[in-house]
Amino acid sequence: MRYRILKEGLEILDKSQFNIRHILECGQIFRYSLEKDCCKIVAKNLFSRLYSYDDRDIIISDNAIEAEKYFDLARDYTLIKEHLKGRHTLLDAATDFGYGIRILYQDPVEMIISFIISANNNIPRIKGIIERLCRELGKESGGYYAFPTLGEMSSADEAFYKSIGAGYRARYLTETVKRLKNDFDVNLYGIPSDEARKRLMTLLGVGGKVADCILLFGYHKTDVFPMDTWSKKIYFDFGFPDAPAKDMAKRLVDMFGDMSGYAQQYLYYYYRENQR
DNA sequence: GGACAGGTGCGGT
DNA sequence: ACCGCACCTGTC
Repeated sequence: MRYRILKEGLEILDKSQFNIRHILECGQIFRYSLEKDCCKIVAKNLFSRLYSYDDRDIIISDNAIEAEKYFDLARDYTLIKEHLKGRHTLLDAATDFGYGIRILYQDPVEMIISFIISANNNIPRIKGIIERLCRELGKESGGYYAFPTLGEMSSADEAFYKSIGAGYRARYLTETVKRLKNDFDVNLYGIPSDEARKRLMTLLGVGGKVADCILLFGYHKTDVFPMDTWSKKIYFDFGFPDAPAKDMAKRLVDMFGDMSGYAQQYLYYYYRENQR
């Protein structure tokens, strides 16, 4: 993909594989604001502002090199879309619709916490809970709050997580923060997805779907297909019979292999935006 | 007022 | 292993 590193950020010169609306609204991220002229994104301790023009996008960030990695700019998404083309009319429509999707390199701990909060929940509320979490525990970093560190999160008790609106997930959060701080190694980058999923699922509040989201968004493991309510509609529209979510995911991963995560993102975005 | 939200844990078979 | 159900909470 064509882009340039600038002093204060990045210049994206290929609108065909970078669309900030697609990237932000395909369900991978919660900490952003999307306005007409400017988008703001917070990732761990990286803050980016993004301006879209007819022929280019400009990313303003305090760390251009980190932003380059974060937005996965080195990857050619035209190859991914080509690879997924011609398999199913729904997927063809989905890749056309969400042509500018990119899967971000997000922080594993932030993903674990965020997706525990996401379970059986809706997006506006998830965003609110996470923002309050960051505001209360995260470091004020000049205009935004960083995602809290494990140390910061472990200083809070279950009552705190209830107070920010986490509901029954408060217990999951306190327990999981404890695990992450004490006996859980979050370095799963070199571990195969199956084994990594098993380990993640030993965390309280992490089931199959949440584990797959963590693997995809936190570790960029693309041989997973997170089965949420939309993905289940997708599965049925592919003509498959009802089955446990675990089996649905397996079937789709058998179908798409290493491209599963990408396929899921295009389809999820297409379905949700069109309320199919 | 019940169903629904980017499901999961838990107890009973 | 495989169901079935309860669950915080805001919104439609």
